[in-house]
Amino acid sequence: MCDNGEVGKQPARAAPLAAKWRKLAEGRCAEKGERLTPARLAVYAEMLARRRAVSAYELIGLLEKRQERKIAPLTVYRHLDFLIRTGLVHRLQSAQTYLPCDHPDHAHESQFLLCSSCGHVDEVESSGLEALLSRIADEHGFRPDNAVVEVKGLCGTCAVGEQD
Amino acid sequence: MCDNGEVGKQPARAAPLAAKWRKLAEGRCAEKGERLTPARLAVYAEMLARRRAVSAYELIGLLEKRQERKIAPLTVYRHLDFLIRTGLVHRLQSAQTYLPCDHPDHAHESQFLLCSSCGHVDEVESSGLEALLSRIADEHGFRPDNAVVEVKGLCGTCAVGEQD
DNA sequence: TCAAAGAATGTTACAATATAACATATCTCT
DNA sequence: AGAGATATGTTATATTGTAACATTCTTTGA
Repeated sequence: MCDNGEVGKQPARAAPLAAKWRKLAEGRCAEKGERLTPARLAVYAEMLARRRAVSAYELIGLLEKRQERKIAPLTVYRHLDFLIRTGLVHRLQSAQTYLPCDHPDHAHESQFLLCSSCGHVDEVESSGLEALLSRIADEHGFRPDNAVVEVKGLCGTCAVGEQD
Repeated sequence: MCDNGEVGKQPARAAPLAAKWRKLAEGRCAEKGERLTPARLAVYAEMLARRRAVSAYELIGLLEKRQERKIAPLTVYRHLDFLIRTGLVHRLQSAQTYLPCDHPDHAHESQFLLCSSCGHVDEVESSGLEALLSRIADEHGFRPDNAVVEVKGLCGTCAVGEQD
């Protein structure tokens, strides 16, 4: 009984990873012809254990603590590249942080609401917004590839405390 | 006759700055109670001389060449802060570059179309998009402050060469 | 089964982007 | 002129991200 529940073979110690997320990762890899290695899964699991935006170096620290060994930045950046390629993780451009995707069944792009007070990030989807962006691009003779939409402000909880 | 045309007193040598932009800068500073110093104006002029997105360090290089002296990064970052505060310059979050605002008479926020082939950035405005973003935020109980909208893709010119 | 090719990882060094801390200078207002 | 605020200078350092190359692992096909 030295198995920590839901995880299979992973390096040294890894954060527990719910079957839901593991299956999602497996599915995405199958689709894209990518390999789901233990090291990649460990990074993904670590991010899911937090469920908040983390910087790459913060993630390195978390993994080093968990695995009790040094990890080179490049290692984590490569795993992040993989996770972003497969759509499992998003990069928040305006904060230079990374966040596991919260829409397992999404085919669309995502938009983000970033709370500047508590740091919470809400991932939302709006097909209307995507359509409008597409139309705007078209009007300018521009062929869009992907869109970054990040709205900064106060989340509902933090906005309550403020006097407007 | 050692005056280089449109500029008044500015450090050593500065890029020429059309009256239009100088007036814009003066107006913005008056509105916001900011000071328009020669050093700040010189950075703004240098950016306008290019009219394209430049990285902070690229800008440092340009200024050093122009002024024939070393410039500390912090100096330029502070001037960029000022220019962004006053709305004269935008920061492109996804590219970590800076671009002079192309909409002198704007009260709205801006959105950007970034060509991944030639690097051209088109600054556009859509009140419809802003309204929609505002509505989306509202639906999530989120109080928006500002929105980053950056669409990556191919500009009209570059798209022509590509076979779809 | 084994070798070859491709993919992933490890290791070291370094590049690029941005800020901290503190001293000095300059401007504004009285 | 003096006080307070704003801007600039200087040095050092923090943070974020890559390059280059060796090694290991995985898949594939003879």
